[in-house]
Amino acid sequence: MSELATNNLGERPKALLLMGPTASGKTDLALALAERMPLEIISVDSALVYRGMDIGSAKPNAEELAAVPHHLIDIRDPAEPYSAADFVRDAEALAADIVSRGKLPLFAGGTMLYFKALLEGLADMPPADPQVRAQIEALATAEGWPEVHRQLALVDPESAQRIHPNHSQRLSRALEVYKVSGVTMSEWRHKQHEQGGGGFFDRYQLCQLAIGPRDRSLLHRRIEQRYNAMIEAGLLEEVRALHRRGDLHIDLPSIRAVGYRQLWQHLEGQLTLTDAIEKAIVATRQLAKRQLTWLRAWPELNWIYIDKDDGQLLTKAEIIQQAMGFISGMDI
RNA sequence: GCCCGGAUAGCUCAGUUGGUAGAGCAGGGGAUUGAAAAUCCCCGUGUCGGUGGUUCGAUUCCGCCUCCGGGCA
Repeated sequence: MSELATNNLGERPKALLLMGPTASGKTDLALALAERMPLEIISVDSALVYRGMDIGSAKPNAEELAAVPHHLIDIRDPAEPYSAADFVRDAEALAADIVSRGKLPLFAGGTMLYFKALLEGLADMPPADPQVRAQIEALATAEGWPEVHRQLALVDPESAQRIHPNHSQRLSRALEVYKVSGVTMSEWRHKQHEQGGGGFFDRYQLCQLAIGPRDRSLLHRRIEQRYNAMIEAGLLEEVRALHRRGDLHIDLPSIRAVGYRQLWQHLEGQLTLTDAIEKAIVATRQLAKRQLTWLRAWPELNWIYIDKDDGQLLTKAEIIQQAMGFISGMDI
């Protein structure tokens, strides 16, 4: 292996990205790569940030976390929000630090909006404003989301055209940005693009890896097995501990996470345990589907398929070999 | 054994006063700029259990059969 040429002036620092749907084997591959290269792992996962949410988020275990430096895991209490903008800020700082220490950052995870924000940058818009958000929510409750859409169209027709009249979250955010800053979301975005994006893509030499099966049903089987294993490993107790705190609720991003939300509803008496487990598995399949939608349109991806045409699974060694093949192309 | 009720999409069911059928869920496709494991949009042909009969025409009405519930013996 040649030395890391990261600090040379005139040459971009290198970074690895490893993405894939849930239950595709990202964690195992990331750890295996870390045995072969001097790298540190930056988690790209909106659920792994929360402390006390270990089993259901498929967080790497203590030994795995100890074996390789990991970042952006257990950095928030479940009551605290974390956002794509928080992630980009944290990830930028971490990557710069890792590079300055002569190591290679490996971004690994399944939160595709975070990857996109990292690569392309975010506009310099104001952060969420709970009061304005509550105002808009009240308007929507009284008049319906299409009315919010109509109001947005008056001030920011461009955003209104991009956003469906029923799409509460994006509508709310677009109107919020205008109310808070007096500048429309589309203006913020135009400004960002005039200034050249600002993302990782233009400043780092990247190798983007994706891992997953050709055959979706394989992923479905793994998701079901894994969730049942989580239940056996005590996931219900983990959720019960969160529920007992008394300050957490179903509207928090943490508690809404797949596999947690359904058990939460069971603890609130809204679902039987059997139904909650079934719904959690379904929600996880749907998450995987959405992740694959991102990946299908993703530019510059090196795909590692974990199953062959005949359905045979690749061995761990074969997966690592393929990944190393792609990585060697960037001359590390 | 007898009586009653079912049998329609992968699942739960609606419906057709006789002109071959549609919801929810599942599943599939798409979107995605401070909630993203979130949120939103689009996609519904299936021997209408089998078989005979009535009818121009039966998934629908009638007979028989099979299976599944429930009840009575």
